[in-house]
Amino acid sequence: MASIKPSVPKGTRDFSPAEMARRNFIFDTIKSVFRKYGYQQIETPSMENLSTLTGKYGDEGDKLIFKILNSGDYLAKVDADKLAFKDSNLLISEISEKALRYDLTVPFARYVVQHQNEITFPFKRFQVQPVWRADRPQKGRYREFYQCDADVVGSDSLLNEAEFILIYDEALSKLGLRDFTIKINNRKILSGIAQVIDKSDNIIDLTVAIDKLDKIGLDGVIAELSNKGFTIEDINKLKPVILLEGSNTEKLESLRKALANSPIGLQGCDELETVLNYIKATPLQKGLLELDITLARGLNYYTGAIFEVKTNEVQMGSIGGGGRYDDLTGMFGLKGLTGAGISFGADRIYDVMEELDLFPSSAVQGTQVLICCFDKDAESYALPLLQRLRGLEINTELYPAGAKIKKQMEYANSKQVPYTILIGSEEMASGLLAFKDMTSGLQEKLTTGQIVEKLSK
RNA sequence: GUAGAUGUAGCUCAGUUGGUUAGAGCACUAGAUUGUGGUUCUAGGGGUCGUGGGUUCGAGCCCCAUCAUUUACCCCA
Repeated sequence: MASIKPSVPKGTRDFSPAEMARRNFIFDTIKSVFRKYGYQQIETPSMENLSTLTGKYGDEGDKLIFKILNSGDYLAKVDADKLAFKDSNLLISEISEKALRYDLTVPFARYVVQHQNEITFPFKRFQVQPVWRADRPQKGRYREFYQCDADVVGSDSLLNEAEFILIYDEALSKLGLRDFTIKINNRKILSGIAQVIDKSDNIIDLTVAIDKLDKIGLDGVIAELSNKGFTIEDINKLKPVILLEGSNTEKLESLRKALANSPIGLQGCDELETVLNYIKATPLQKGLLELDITLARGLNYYTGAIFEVKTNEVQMGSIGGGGRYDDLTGMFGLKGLTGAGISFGADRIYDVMEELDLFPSSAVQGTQVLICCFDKDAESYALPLLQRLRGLEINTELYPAGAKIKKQMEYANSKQVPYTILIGSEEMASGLLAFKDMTSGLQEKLTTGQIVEKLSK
């Protein structure tokens, strides 16, 4: 029989026990911080109606949505003329009505609208689930990856924004990251800048271009802007704003001057200042808070504050992002409900921690004791001890009798079990069991009581 | 969608201007050790050199195609 070469789809991965232990360490840390700030967990389905997702992420984003083919003979119902065109875009709505979720924010907005009568506002929820993007994989970019989102809807207070900064700082510091920057900006400031140079229609091109400043440099940005139809005068007006230097307050001051003729821009400055003032009262642990005017973020639905987190210790794209969206639920028929949220990119955080060797050994909680038996009698003899240790919350295994002791010890060794207990006829006769410390190799004869005492320390 | 790089043992990789039977380390199996892992020593299994075609007396190596993986761009966590 021909066998197929085992493999997983591009951009997806298996997770081994060791990897899962470390991944859970990340998830548990982030979840505990979310809970501490009053967020409650929900889950939504892996797939959504395609119509729920399309149009929320911009043209580029829509292309990256994984569509699910309809069941059955999905081509049979399609109009023959449409089929003849061979235009996939035309056909998609006919042959696919479901898609894998692209992020957690849009499904959450759908959830809020659908369950509005059961929800008490402000509603603070967190969600840790995989999302899928039909992207071309590369370093730090997968087609299936986990996001850890915390969002609040029904509160326009800027205290929420300030708390998001604290959550980022606390969670990432707890994970052991030592040097990371939480960048903050405000879409209203970007709108203001566009307004000042009278290019409000081109705000997307504008933001996409200046977002690349640290990657392609000033000249690159200028080249891209002129490509998109911005004049020399426009660019000259933009330059001082893009190249703002100094502390956050200094930048804010200069911005106020530059945006003096834009009410919306000034409002963005006010919002930012409020958030910064909140944070002044509570110093951050390891994070640096930086007002970054070039921060744009691709998602279309942001309207107020926007966040992005970057580690400064290794080369990696952003490890988190978020912002305020004033009308995401409006698309599902619930107007006037503002929301704001952040996301942690767990897989990228994993890659960063792996590269920096930041996982504590305690992240792996495997078997602590393996009981090895020489024969069936010893196996029965061991059962009460086995359950006694488990009752003390000590992870304990009993190797089924029959295998050579050598085999059993090898098993313990490869699983890095720190202690083994050996039971044979000698031990059963004396009541003194062979208790072995696998790290030092030392072995002593102890009663079950002594063993329990030693292990429950 | 655009451009580059790489495909040789389960894994990481050597393999000379094309020349006998394609190697190493790790991993695996067995033994040295009939009541003991990790260290050491010995032996062993495992390869249609991604696939298809071409050049040649002869191809892992050169040429073409194709598939896969990967990096960068676009965009994004």
